[in-house]
Amino acid sequence: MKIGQLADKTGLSIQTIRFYERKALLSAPERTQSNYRSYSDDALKQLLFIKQCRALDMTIEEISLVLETRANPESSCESVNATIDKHIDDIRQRITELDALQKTLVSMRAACDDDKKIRECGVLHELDNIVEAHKLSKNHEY
Amino acid sequence: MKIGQLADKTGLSIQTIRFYERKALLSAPERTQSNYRSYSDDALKQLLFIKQCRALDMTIEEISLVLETRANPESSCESVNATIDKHIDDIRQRITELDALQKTLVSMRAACDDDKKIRECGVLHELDNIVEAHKLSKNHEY
DNA sequence: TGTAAACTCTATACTTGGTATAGAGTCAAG
DNA sequence: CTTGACTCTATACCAAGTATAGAGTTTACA
Repeated sequence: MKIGQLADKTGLSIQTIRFYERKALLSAPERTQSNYRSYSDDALKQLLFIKQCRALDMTIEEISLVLETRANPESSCESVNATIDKHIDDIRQRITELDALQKTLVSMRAACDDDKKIRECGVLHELDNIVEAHKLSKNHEY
Repeated sequence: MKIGQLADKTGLSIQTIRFYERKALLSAPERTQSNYRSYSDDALKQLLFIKQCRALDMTIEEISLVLETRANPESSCESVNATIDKHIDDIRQRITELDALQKTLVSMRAACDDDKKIRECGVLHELDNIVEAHKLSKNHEY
């Protein structure tokens, strides 16, 4: 199978497939006489696995670790589980951050309706307030 | 004020300040005879404003737009509000995505405890299942 | 006054996960 | 035999910085 077919079957772009090869997520395939990459079904499986991991927002490094561990069936899957645990925690943390951000933005946005002049814009005033607050605290310091 | 002091006062790194200058978020300051950047208090204010926007996860481009709009006090603040609205929506969407991801990961993780061999790892089996499902659907197609 | 530490300058490379391009070679159909 | 579709490598680009080298400047202290 040539790279274009593999791209069609996986839904990944040709460049992405070559990129994964450079990152050693996918081992370099055989080449035809004319130097075209020639893939087996194993490569397809591997790429789908990688795609699934990426859909879970795992980094290339995390995927690399999982693939490496997966390669020897007798080893413990502890590191795979640790990777997933850390990943879950990272996402939990990110959600918390974004929730807080969202609240701030929504309350900021509530301070302005649409047809004001810049001078009167509630949103900009909110942003400036924080700057002013900072300056005041700095004045205390100096 | 030299760049180091400005960095201290804003909590930004020197490189970041120079980076914002290159990106035209911060106008190029006066230079001393020895070519050192020399900043006014306005630059401090501007940087704090930018920092605040970044803390709200706004992109440089978004901040650029807001700063530009802010520069003429008689214009309408509609575009500022539109920027914030879109940003709020982006974040809402990202939170939704991450929530779904989180659920998938947690349920996947529940399929394995820590001291299994790779062969038996529930997490890896979950990941493979999705690959298998894909292959089956492909088999129908061809 | 000398010198060493601390500061600043520019330019460049690196990060992540790809995407996009140029310029060359290859293959299949008409 | 040529046109179009495909592939190859190498390189540059994106965001939002961070890190470095190598040079020049200023400040503190003896």
